[in-house]
Amino acid sequence: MQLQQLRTFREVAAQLSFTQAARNLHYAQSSVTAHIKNLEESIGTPLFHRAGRQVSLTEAGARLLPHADTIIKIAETARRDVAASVDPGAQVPPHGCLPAGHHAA
Amino acid sequence: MQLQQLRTFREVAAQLSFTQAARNLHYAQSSVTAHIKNLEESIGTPLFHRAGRQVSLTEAGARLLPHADTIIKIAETARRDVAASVDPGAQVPPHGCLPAGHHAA
DNA sequence: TAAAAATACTCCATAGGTATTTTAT
DNA sequence: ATAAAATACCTATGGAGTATTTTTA
Repeated sequence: MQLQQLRTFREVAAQLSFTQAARNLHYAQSSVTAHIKNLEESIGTPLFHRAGRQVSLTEAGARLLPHADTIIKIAETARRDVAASVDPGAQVPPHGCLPAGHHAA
Repeated sequence: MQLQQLRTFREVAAQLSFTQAARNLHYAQSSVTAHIKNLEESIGTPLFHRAGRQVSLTEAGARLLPHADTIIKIAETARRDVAASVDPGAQVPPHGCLPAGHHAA
């Protein structure tokens, strides 16, 4: 399970289309297929039903989706939060548990 | 930023030792160094102070740590949750499609 | 037939390892 | 001298792309 795979999974679930997800994420369609395939293998169960061109979430996929969404959002938050410790001009709520002024050069 | 890097980061932060983290995670020491290096590059700032053999978190590292922990825990939860939909003990038909609107986020 | 997913394949970036060097204790 | 992190180097894996095939609406 990788963050990138989860992002792709979320987009496919949102679009219910591998091709459209690929366009939105600026991937080749086959790369999206590979992401989902690898994610399914790592998790051990299919995440989408592919009935021809009809794509829908399996129950496993539906269960995964909110978790994927949360993980991705936290990762984004983490990035911003960490950036705030480097970016002097950032308006971040002081999590104030650290001695200031320890920027590594 | 990758889940595996976050797991390594969390272990190094817990041990304050690259070598011990490598042992615990069954990695080579150089792989742990690489994980942290790549994570630092992807995030854009150092996560540890390396004063000789003395390892300590930077402020950025300290900010990242709780997020990393949460992300890893959710990923584990996601795995279990999805597995429950495959497990015969789950109250769901193995072949069943998911009825629309069935899932609560 | 058109549109979309899967597959085959190629290329190359990188993850992980071993061995070595550097550095501070 | 020792212990630990960094670095150099090598290899194998797999990630991403293009092109093609399969499938079905």
